[in-house]
Amino acid sequence: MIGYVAAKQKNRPTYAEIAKLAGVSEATVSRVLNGDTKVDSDRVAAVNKAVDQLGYQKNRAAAALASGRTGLIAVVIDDDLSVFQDPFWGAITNGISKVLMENEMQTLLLVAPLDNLDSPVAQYLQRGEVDGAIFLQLHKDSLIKRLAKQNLPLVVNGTPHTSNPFAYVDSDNAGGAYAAVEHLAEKGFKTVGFITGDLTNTAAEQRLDGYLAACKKLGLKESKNLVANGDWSREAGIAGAKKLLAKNPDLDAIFCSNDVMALGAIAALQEAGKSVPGDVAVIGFDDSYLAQNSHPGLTSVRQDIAGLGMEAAKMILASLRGEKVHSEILPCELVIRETA
Amino acid sequence: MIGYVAAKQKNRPTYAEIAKLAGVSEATVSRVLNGDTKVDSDRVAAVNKAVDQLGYQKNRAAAALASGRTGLIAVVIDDDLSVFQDPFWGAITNGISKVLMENEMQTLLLVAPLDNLDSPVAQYLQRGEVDGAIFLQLHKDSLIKRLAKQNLPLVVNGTPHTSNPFAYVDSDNAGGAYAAVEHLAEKGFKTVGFITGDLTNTAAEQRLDGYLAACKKLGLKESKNLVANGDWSREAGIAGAKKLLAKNPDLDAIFCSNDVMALGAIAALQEAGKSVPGDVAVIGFDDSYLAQNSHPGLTSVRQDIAGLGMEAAKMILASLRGEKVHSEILPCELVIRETA
DNA sequence: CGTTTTCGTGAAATCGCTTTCACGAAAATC
DNA sequence: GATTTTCGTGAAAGCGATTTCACGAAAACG
Repeated sequence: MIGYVAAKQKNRPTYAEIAKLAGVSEATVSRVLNGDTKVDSDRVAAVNKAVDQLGYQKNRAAAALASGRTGLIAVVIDDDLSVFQDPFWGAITNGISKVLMENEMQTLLLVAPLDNLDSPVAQYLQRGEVDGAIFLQLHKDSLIKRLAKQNLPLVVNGTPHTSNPFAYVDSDNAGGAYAAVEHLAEKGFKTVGFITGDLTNTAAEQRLDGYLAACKKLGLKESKNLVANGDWSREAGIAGAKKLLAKNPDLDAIFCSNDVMALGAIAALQEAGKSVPGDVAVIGFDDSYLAQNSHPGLTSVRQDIAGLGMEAAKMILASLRGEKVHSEILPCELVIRETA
Repeated sequence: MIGYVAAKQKNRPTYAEIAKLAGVSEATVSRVLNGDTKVDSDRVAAVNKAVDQLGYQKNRAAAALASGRTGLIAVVIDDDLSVFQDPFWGAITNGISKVLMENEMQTLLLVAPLDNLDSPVAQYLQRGEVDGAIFLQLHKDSLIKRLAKQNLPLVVNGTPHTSNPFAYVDSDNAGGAYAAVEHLAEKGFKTVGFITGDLTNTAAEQRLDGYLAACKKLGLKESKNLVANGDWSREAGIAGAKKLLAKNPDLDAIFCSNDVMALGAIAALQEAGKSVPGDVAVIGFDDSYLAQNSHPGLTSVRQDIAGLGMEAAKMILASLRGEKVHSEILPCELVIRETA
């Protein structure tokens, strides 16, 4: 897409006009507009006045060319399949965008397959066309590692498997799971089953850890039979609930790694003649639209998704300022509805 | 956020090097790289070879400054409240991004309140920092009208209330509604109730129109008592179903303007001792996660959301090329599950 | 065959901002 | 009071493309 003609802009003011009107040099205009402290306060005032008067707005392309800073932060989303169907991506991107915009930075959306280290997106990032990048997925992290080595400020969403040279943001999955089980314990449930997510995923791992820790700490029944392996799907929820029921006659609650599985589990329980929460309580994870609109209302663990985005953006900004950034773990909150 | 230092880039090749290596002028390099046809084929080959050899990648900031084209298309989302919680935004943005990227354009995300005509976002758009904009909401269209007057290429998502100077993309809401009612008619249902969305919204209007047209054309019962006014919420679905039941003893199906209300209606029907679809069939609209994960599976009208995004992007590109673009209406598809 | 068009090409001017550098004045040092 | 530092400032040189303009060669014309 090249060769089109840009809509002509009315002749917008430039530094030249501001400089003339304020009676200073263009260099000083630049200093004032970029917050350089070493400018006489009278001159600062004069420049600001001229800027207001002329309704000046900086030309970002020119600034980018001269400074090498684009003012752009890429939000990179690996476009394998259902990406972006999930409201998670929208919510986190929203959080990112909000913080960046407040800081005069812009959000560039990069949705593309990242499998290839030499894909257009990969090249683009390496080329310095953005000042930093936030990765919303990190299946393949070879690209990320490479970019990190090139000193491109980077933040990743989700805990990586191994220690890594980049900072990340994540929800306190273990803590959220713990809180869910704790709620069940407080309500008097003794035999709490758990349906895992896809355990190759660190979030699924952490939720399992939280569940196990809670059972131990709170004196609930502990048993391998109380854990069913799932993969986030409704079918896994159904199968998991059936298995848990079969192996644990005294089962009185099921905690699922996400809402979809929880709804599947509820369906299976009802199919088996169990009432929810009368016979078996159920808790999900994510507090998605599904949980909010299910009937009976699904108790679920809510992540602060927009918060993750905002933190990620703040970390990028700090990184740009040259500060050392450390990873952030955000707390989850249990949203209590009818199923537990 | 100003004053940070950009990660220094290894000295990337420029036109100067390409020109030297290819034995042509920089002007010719530019011509070749921008697809100017009037260049000797030998020279074109020489330039391309040099480009490959040097691994040249264009500096977008420099190009933007010189040409006045930024290569950026803004996706503008009015950030009032729950925006972006809805997977709709993610899906449509994904579609936009895909098409733009294929055309070497980039997607700039602008999430901000648009109430104020002089808000930063509004100014930004007027300033020519993007080559075009796609609006995903158009409550207040005074801004859009103003931008259109300034010849900023523009596409809007959703049918506007009045005729407008800009092109839009939308789903065939009326057609989708018609198809749903037609399906009910084919299955032998005679008395089909309808729960509207918020009728200040054109999509809600069009769905109602489709329902009414289908009832008339297909010989189904027509009555004011068969239409309940809703507002997209679960509560509206519940209230609507109760009202329809009360006023129509022979009611055998309910078509709802969205899935959330459909699920509410189902809950109300079951509460009233009616089985779904045994006693009353139900169809929703959107084919959302809710429909896909509900139990029993909710029959629903699916919009091609990513398609809307792709069309919008194509229209912007056409507009950039100077072509006259016309609005696009995309067909909907009925996804049949268990409730009808 | 002389004259006018058309074509492809390169030199050079921009685009608007940032940043280095040098310089004089003021402040700090001894 | 002489000398060294520090400060604020403006001139000017980029940043890396695009685009106008003029020019010679080739093609078309009469």
